[in-house]
Amino acid sequence: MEIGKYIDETVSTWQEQRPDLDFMPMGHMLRFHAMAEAGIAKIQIIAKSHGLTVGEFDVLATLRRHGATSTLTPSYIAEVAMVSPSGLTHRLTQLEQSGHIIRIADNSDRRSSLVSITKSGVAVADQIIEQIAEQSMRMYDAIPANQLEQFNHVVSLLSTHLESDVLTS
Amino acid sequence: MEIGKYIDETVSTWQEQRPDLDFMPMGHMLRFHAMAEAGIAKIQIIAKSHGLTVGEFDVLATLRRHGATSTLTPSYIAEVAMVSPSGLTHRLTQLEQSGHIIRIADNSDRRSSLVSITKSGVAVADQIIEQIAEQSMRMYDAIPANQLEQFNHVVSLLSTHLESDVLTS
DNA sequence: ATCAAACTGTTTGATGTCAAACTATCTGCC
DNA sequence: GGCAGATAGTTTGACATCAAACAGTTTGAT
Repeated sequence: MEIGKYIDETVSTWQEQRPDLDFMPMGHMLRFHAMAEAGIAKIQIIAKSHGLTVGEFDVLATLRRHGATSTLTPSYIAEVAMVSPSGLTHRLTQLEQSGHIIRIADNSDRRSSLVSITKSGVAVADQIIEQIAEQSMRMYDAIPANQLEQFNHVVSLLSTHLESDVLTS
Repeated sequence: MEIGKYIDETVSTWQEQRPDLDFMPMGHMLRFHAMAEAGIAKIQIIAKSHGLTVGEFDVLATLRRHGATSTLTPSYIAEVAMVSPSGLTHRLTQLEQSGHIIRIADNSDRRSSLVSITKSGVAVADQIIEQIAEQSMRMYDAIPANQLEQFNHVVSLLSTHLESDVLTS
């Protein structure tokens, strides 16, 4: 699979057809997208080998990184994992069936409930995040050490800028 | 929406829980993903204002950038647009109903067919790509001009590297 | 104290996608 | 020339997701 080649070709054919426009920034976005997709594809493989979808891992990871015995509400998880309430219900149901979380009734507010990560949930989340951290480190093999800091800086700039840009458009 | 804040928090809470791992590269990937998603969200808005989904635009754009009167086979479109045959069938059906493409029987191979972009298809694709090119240019507002070239270079390196990495894992 | 409005999580219905099965057609080998 | 296998596109079935409708609960204003 030569994704980079497809991107180059997309940009160059567009540039041919519409020489009045500049497709370089679009090319950058396409590359960001391709890189992110490639990363997700890897996470998908890792998660699948532990019986989880990426979405389910996302929820489990949210719980895990809040502590090895963390208990959160579905609302909070939905917010920080940026998933719809309905999507979250489904993920929680799956995770509960796998034994990685349990749902506990909240006696102080009976509309609400609490989601608690189990020992097996912690174990699986830890194994997966270890593999992800290890895999993603390899990304830096491509970047000369003396350019890493500046790259980091530019990515931060971009990400902040795009965020505000999204808001205002 | 402070996506960047969510990413910072994700990385820092993980770092707290697992100080033995390095989450910086994962943070970069999360940022790439967030930037790409933000870009797609914008394209979605633009495409929707012309009555298309992003996937439909993707197909229409593939036709358009091959020429204003281009005629391609579904197989070819599916390959370069990286969509499954079944997904493509659906998109083509939608685009045909909107009058942006027509399906023509291929007399030399009756299994196959040809997809041709119509005048309205060209018009819509051009309008959308103009808006995308204009919007994406704003991305560069965030990058100091003297750093743009090096950034470009690093992104190319990364994208090439990740591609080969995906292959070999 | 009551009741309207807000909130929490689930259910329902629709969408877009893919993998796999399927139909029709073509190609190449014998 | 005929048949096995490859190929092109569609159909089917499953899945993950979201928006909107929903039911139960809490809050706050009067």
